[in-house]
Amino acid sequence: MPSSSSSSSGDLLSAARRVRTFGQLKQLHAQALQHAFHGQPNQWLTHLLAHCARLRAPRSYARRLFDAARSPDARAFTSMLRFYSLLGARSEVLSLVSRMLRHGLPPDAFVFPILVKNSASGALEPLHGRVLRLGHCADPYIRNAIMDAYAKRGAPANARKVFEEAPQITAADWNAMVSGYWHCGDEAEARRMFDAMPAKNVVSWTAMVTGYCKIGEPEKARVVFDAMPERTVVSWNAMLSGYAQNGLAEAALKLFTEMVDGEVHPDETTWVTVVSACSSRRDLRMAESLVAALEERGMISENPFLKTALLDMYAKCGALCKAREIFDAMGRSRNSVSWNAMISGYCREGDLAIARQLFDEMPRRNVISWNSMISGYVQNGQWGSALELFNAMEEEVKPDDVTMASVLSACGHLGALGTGRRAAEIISREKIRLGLSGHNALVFMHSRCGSVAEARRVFQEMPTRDVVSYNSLITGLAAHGHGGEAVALLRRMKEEGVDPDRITFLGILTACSHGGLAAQGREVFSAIGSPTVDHYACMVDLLGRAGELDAAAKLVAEMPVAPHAGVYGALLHASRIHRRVDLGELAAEKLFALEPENAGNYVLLANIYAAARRWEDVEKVREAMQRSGVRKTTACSWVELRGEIHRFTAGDQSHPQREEIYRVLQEYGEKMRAMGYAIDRSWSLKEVEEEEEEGMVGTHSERLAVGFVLLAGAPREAIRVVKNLRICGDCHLAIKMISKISGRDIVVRDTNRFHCFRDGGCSCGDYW
DNA sequence: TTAGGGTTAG
Repeated sequence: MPSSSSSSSGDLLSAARRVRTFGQLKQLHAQALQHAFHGQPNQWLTHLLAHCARLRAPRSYARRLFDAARSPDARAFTSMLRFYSLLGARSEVLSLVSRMLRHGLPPDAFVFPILVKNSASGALEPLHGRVLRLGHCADPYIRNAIMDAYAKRGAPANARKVFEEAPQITAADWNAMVSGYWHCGDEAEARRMFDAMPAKNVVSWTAMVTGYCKIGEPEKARVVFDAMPERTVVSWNAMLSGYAQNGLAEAALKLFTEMVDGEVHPDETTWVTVVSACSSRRDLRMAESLVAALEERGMISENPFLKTALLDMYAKCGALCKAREIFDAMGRSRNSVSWNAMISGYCREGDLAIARQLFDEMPRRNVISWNSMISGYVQNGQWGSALELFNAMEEEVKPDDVTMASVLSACGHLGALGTGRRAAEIISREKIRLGLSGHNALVFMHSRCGSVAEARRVFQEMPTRDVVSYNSLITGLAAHGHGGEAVALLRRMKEEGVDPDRITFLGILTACSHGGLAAQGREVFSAIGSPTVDHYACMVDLLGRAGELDAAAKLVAEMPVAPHAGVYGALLHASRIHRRVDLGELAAEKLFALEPENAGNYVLLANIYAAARRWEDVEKVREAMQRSGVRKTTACSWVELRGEIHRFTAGDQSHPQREEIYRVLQEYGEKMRAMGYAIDRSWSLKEVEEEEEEGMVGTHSERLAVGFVLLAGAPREAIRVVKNLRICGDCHLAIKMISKISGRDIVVRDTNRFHCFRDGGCSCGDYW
């Protein structure tokens, strides 16, 4: 730390070398200013500037120093160039080099490497030619920069040529080639180069460790690591981060212990890796002890990497306040990674409003910022918001595979097939390579939207499949009546060595239940090791639908786990279908206690009594419902039309197109009545309004949605030719016709079911 | 001042 009593220029200059933070640099600057720079302003400014890159000073500060120098010399230019190069500010680098030339300062051995690194891809070869003409290829710094640039731009052959034409080959040249080949993903050539090296040094070995980790082969990296004749802290760090990046956090932590036991001193990079490996454990106590260890060693520094890793660790352990403290204290050393870590922390905790506020305030957003926010919405069930944000994203950043996985998931949850298909188009147009989770999301989207054939096709074409892939397809098959195929898929996944999990069995049981496969369902159920309460609920549903109500009731009575509302709900539904008042009463009684706020249970029981013509009991249930103050929850429907999602709410009297919608509905309803169908009251605005005056929910969300679709372009003529009006109910039929005639896919989703209409066909499914 | 290591999204 510079002391204020220092007065001589030499003292202050040597103090600059010890400066560790930007704050200290500014302090030194102020002191020097007090002494009028000891009469040597240029020397001072250049000296201060030289430290800006290392201390990550703000761009404006560095620029001010540079501009204040009366006639910047080569050293000032080089410092400024190095600063811009570190920021990745390529155009500033290039314009500064032009300015140097105008000042009569041609690029030298310091400037050429920076220029090479920042040159545009087309400019590299001419630049290389110039370097050759000037004889600079004898300079190892320049030569290495050129080799590195060629390799990084995917031209390892050019790098090889430079290597072979070098007047004398140093270890650095060999190493540049080894890492160059790794950079191009050429394992074989990197290995050949490494084996051919006359004198390998620790850098060569470390490059091999890193290379194997980068291609996802940490085991091979470990073999190299174990064979190393000597290791530096960088070698350890390479192996540690290799484990961490391949998801082997435990192996990383174990290696860290070995490292400390072997008395290798961890540096800041080590700590960054270890802290991030700890984050994945979500273990706050361990996080705290790690911070204590850091404090004990005096390692809590201003290093933004370490700060961000700590921030992320706290955020992942659920200690958002601590994370925010670090974030706020970081001030201007915050970078996009810290912002992103903070945003995803809030998303993880469901604080979407704060996350969004940060997202909107963030100075420079990258694709990860967008992905964090979009997936935050998806994970919290705000699928519409996720799609809205995705639409806004396209103007700023290109989406990648992670983006598309979230978007497809949102489309699946919403039943938005059209949007999902457009997402699939974007993937192929932009040549986005989907990973496993992206493919899974695509299968999920098609499954949930009822396009089973496409779900099947994507599933077949996937390079690898995991339990999630199978579950997505099985669930889709289950919901759309392909029970037998779902059961066959269970066999296939076992053959492929993928273990089914509880979701798989839920899907299979649902498939059997919906597909009337009671015997197979029983067989599968008995094969589940320890069925959860959800599996029991499915099984009760299966038996109930199959009419085996006594077996269902027996299963409930003998369950080893406490039944939840889903179990009794299944029993109640079955009792309604098969008119079993006794079991219905039993199930309803339990349900009234388990979920007193659920109006549906009262309604079902009332219907069971009504079917048995026990009107007094019906009345009693209605009274009980009123006494307990239960109200039916507000139903919602979504319609996707021409790529837009339109949402409708039951009881919504303020829809802007309400009158027009009901005009169309009434027209349609009258035609249906004329054809002999019993259309209920809610097709005419007058009658809906009467119901609403009596305090009833007259406006049905699904009916509004249908009217909206009709209004949007139903060909009236089609309505008359429809014969079979009762397949799926009045509303379904209306939309089926529109879908058939217009060739459009239309998805209607209400709070309990989704309905997917394609080419005059319709698939319906419960969602869970 | 060149060759090897670091934080964020699913």
